[in-house]
Amino acid sequence: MNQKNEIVNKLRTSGLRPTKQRVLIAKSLFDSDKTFHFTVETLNKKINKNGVTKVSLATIYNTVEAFTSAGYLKEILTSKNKSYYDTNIKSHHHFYDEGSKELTDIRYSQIRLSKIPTPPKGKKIKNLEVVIRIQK
Amino acid sequence: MNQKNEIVNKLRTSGLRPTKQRVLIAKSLFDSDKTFHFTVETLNKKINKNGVTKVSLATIYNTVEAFTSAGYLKEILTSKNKSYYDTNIKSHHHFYDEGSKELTDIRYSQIRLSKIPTPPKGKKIKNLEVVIRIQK
DNA sequence: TTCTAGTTTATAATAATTCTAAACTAGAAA
DNA sequence: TTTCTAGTTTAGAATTATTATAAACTAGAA
Repeated sequence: MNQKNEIVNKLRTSGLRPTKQRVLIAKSLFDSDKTFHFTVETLNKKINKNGVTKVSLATIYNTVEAFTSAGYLKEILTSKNKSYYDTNIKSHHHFYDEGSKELTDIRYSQIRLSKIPTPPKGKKIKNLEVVIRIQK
Repeated sequence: MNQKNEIVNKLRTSGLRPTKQRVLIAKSLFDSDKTFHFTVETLNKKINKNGVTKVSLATIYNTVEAFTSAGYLKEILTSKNKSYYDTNIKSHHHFYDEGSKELTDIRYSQIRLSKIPTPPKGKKIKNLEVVIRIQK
């Protein structure tokens, strides 16, 4: 599948029609080899550069939310009152620097768990994340 | 040390004078055998029951913040835009139920890590938390 | 008991997010 | 190709959590 179709496909499977605005958002998120972390605020700055509004904030919120529930983005756990997202949806872990408040990826293979609890009755484990808080 | 002095001591070592309001907050937090999770909102409801205001919201925010930096409370990692705290400051982990959005403690001994990455240069590991997301 | 630095509080300000309703458009059907 | 409508976008208002402000109050040293 080419890049264009890939994006249209992600939108469709997230339950979204591929409009101009949504395609722009999807490109900003998925048109890169590297994965990255972002907030709605930083994504908005990236899309609506130099004071030129191409997509409204409301649409960015809605689209990010849809991609997240479809599993194309992962919400990151932090202790801040702002939502952080990761375009890397593979299982992996994070360093959280308490000084700079920055998140860094830790590859899955860098951490190994030798004992995991059984989940409460009727529940299944969806995902497991380790956050290592670091400081100077 | 008795309960009263314990509380005064926690306040003093958090850099706070033991005023009537702060002692009330500290009692709500530490006068129980069981540890628990809370938000400023739930703590406020617990303290200012039945529409009777005993302590202002601002003081609750300030005091919780001071206890947190002093290490008497731990901020919990979530994907929500609200601060969650834990009166259990011992190293432990959490189940996070994506359906009900509830957090449950996992005892430290229930999880064992057999491989941990080295932190970036000049940084030390302060704390390590595992969050296991569960769903139906 | 006095006095002042520290404290409390109601209220305003700010920040992130969600809601609303009117104008617009993708794309199925004619 | 054109028409039509359900879905979409948007600016701005509303809501929610948090932080700031500044005037009235008080713990506790002297």
